[in-house]
Amino acid sequence: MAKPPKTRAVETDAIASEAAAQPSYGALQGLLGYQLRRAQLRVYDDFLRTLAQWQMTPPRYAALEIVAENAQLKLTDLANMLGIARSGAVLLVDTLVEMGYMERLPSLTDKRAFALKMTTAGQATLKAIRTAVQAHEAHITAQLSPAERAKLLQLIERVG
Amino acid sequence: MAKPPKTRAVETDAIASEAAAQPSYGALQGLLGYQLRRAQLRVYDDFLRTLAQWQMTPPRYAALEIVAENAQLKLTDLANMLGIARSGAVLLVDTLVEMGYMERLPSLTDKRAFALKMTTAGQATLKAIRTAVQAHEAHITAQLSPAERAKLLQLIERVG
DNA sequence: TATTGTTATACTCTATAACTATA
DNA sequence: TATAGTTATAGAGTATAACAATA
Repeated sequence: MAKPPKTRAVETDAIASEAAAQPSYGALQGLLGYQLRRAQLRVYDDFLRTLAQWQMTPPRYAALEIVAENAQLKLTDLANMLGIARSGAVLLVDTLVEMGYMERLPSLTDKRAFALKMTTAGQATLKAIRTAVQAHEAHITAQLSPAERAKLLQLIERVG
Repeated sequence: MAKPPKTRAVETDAIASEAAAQPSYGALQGLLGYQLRRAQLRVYDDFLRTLAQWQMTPPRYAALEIVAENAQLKLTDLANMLGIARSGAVLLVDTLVEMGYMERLPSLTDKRAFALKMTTAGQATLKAIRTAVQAHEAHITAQLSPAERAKLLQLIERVG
């Protein structure tokens, strides 16, 4: 599908997995912020593993869904929806264009702007990616009942 | 307390906050991974804001709690408990030593290793920081009842 | 031989700021 | 004057890999 941007290889010296004798995390255990962060790292890892064959990362995937969902989206709109700076959105879109997922079409109403659009191939691949994302979601919620998953989703949206 | 390492200033061009006409996040809305990520960003922001006067970040705070909790902790143990590489732990400890929170004492049992220890001033400051962290927790859970907060914590730990 | 802390180096992500071409 | 996209640059975070001292 195109030039594969990097995701990172895991090698030798890296992260070990054993800890101290009887290590204690003290006050951290009961902190929502801390547990949220640890969970996010676990989830991120599983996402990368599950979607490795598409070189997909969470921000890339979010950008694809947003562009697929919103016709005539400007790059600045995408940046705002993702909560990142425009300069970052440029790089993200560059990558996704290189990968063949989307393209920059001239905006119908503003000669300064582009209208972001999924390519035909990108739309097709997104379908496969969505299946993988569902598998990913299944992995990370494997220890939760459907009701618990729904409850969790509802509670998380009220955090922050 | 010491040389203040950077956290970052927010200036002009940065992130805008408006979005497209009637923007849709499509499939993202229902994804636990996505909502977890968004929540984590909100929480991270509030943490930085609430603990700005101590130049504290979540990883720095986690390191402080872990060192305060575990006597004779080696740098390698800290790295493992934080889930980062040893080289990263060196930089983190460098920062916290510069800030006057902790010190590297010779290990009693291994001439290669250090025993990380909170300084007296560090211990005292950590108490104030803990109070601020509790305020931070209160902010981010303001829309949850105590029971809901407990439920959320319990569910999050089962994710991933 | 393996491990501890360190350093050198590199890569990702994201930011600020300045520029250009439009509006 | 303000906005859209871009580019240059920089900083934080974290990784791999190699090294000296010690186990």
